[in-house]
Amino acid sequence: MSTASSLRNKAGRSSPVRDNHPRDNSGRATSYDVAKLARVSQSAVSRCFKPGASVSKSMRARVMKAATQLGYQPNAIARSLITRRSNMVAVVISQQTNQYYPEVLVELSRGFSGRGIRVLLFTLEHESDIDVLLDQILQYQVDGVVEAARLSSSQVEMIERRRVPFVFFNRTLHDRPVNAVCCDQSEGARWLVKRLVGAGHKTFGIISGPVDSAVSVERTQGALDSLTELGFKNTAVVIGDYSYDSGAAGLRSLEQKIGKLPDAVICANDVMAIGCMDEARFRYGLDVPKDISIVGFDGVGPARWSSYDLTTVAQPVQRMADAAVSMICERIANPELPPEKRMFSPVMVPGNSARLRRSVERS
Amino acid sequence: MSTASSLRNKAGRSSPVRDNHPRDNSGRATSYDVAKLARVSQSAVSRCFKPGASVSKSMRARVMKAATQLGYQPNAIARSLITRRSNMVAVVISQQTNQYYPEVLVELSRGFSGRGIRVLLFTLEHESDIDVLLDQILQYQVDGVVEAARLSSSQVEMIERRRVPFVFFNRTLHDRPVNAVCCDQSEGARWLVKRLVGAGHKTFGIISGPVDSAVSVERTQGALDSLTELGFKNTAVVIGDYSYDSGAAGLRSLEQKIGKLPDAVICANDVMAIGCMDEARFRYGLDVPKDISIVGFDGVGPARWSSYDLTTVAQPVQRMADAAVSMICERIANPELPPEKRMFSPVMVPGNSARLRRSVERS
DNA sequence: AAACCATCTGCCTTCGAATGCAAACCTTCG
DNA sequence: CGAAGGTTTGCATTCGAAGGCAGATGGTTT
Repeated sequence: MSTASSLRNKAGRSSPVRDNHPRDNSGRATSYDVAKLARVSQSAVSRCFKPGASVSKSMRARVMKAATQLGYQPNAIARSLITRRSNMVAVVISQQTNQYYPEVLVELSRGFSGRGIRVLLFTLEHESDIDVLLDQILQYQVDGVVEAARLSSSQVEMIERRRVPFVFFNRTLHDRPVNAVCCDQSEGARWLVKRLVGAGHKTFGIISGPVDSAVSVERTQGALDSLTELGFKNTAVVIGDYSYDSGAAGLRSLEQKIGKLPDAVICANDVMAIGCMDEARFRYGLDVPKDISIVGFDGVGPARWSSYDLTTVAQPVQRMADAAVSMICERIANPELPPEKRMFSPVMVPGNSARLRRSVERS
Repeated sequence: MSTASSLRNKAGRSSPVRDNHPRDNSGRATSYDVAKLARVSQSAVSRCFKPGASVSKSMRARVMKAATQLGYQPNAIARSLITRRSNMVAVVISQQTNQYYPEVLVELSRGFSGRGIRVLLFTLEHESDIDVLLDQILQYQVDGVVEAARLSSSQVEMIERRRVPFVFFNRTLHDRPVNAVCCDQSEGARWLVKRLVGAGHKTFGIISGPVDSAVSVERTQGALDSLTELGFKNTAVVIGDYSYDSGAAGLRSLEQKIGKLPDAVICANDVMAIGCMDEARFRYGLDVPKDISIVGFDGVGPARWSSYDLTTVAQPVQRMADAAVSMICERIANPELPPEKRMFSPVMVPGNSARLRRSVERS
């Protein structure tokens, strides 16, 4: 009797009707249901599902049997409320990022789930949506945020005020200390430019990505800076949108702008470089790389296809994702850790879409 | 005084210390904090954040001011607990799906977020992980599940017992009624085969996907059946893994198996078809489609690139994602809706990687 | 047999927001 | 002025699990 009446104090006081209806049956069972069936207290059930709790063998057996019988699974929502840990991290990713690096998301998800954490996905359509999104992210009480999209300084402040660990992926803020995992785009740009110049190219053209893409700006600016350093000023730049078509269109625009085709085209990503190559071959009837050199950035799958064999600089996406995961997890465990920026070097892929100087001494 | 003491009964009875410390400041504020600052009840705060609730203008103004001041955001976890709606749906997706259709995930996310629902991501590495995963999915109390991965009948039963609406994406179960959004792969296969045969091809080879891929089986079997119907028996089949390399390797295997290269190769996806094309061109020195016809399935971006211009059947991914979203949402609103299967026709893309019969009468 | 310790177990409160109910407050009108 | 009606508001309970505390149980020591 003491056991029975102790099940659910409310059941004791309020009308017994509540106690009768067996939770809609088949609907989800709660720890109280399991407790009742196993004739133990709700706390006992809770403890049985907590690894390392103090529970006798016989009790655990009884509870587990009842739990299986009812198909009981602990309610993570209720648990989150009391433990203040949702075991979810938000990943904010743009259509673009996912299109060109579908593995980013998968790697992040893999890394987090290995640590018992799930990814709550926030996809960005328009950059302006981020404000509403941010509120929502915080409402869901995520334990951390991976931000593969732009964020203003004030928005960062908002997250920081809430003490939610977060990491930028492939972007950063320079005016304040934040966690960030990046790939050194300008290092890649320098490598490309140096080898192109070394091979004797004289006129260059650049097809950038969207102006609001941080990565594109770094790549484009890095290339321009390197060119300037080496004496090539006023290099023509046209703006693309990372798509195949815009790579093709970019080549035509460059021809117009310069008055002829450049010797070498530096594209802010591989897909545009591929579009550019196809345009050079099929529309201009050129041989790549004999007649024109075309290089890209990213190291995506198609860059390795025989038809292209692109000269590019690849990002170590998997290692970057791993880094982001562990940075977040460390900061969930210890919120006091200071911000950290981790910069990875790109991997140079010589390929065969550009004439390069044979070898390059260490800069 | 009545207001003050009514804030949180616990504050009244237990030690006043709890009431004093202002919730760690800067940490997240609760509706009680807002209530206290605005000198109203917690219920009032709750109502101010519920659209359509009965609240006077003056109260709403005061509450909103206090909320802004404290940076209050309602706790979605707590809300979910009481409303029994988490506003999250699980999307189970395999590495593979996301690799070849990154837009599936984005489209699903877009569709759901338009209805105030967020995507909780579950990525599959090994198919066997699904058991553990399923438990976890249910623990998170998601309002629905989109399953872009295989699931056994018993696993389906488990979800159904919990009364969680779910939809299969591009797969289905034939032995029980379930919700599913599919693309008619065999219709696509039939179209391809018919036109290839019509154009006079005599020997065929098939490069299938992984044997455990439902989509691959449908495509491969569909092609085999159509071929048999038209009098071509014992078509050679080799097994690939959907990758570029396996498409290339597949062509070599077919040559070995048949003793010569087939007139036409049907690949279970576009990426293998592309690998196969590159192999035919660069290793065998063939002209595609003059010397050999190569076709694929999917209609992914690269299939449209000038270097390939693949003959393929495309899946209307966006429409399929929309369908999945609305099927889930309808069933969240009304769990009694009977299961439904929605089958989309693929879009035929003639391309230029195969010699096809000019036109085809309606079958 | 008493004293002591370790191990289990149950009681009760807690997390933060939603909501049925009733009390309080306004309007309006007879 | 008071009754009737509608509108605001607060009270108290609820969702489901976690965990501090204390009581119960069992075993060991003196």
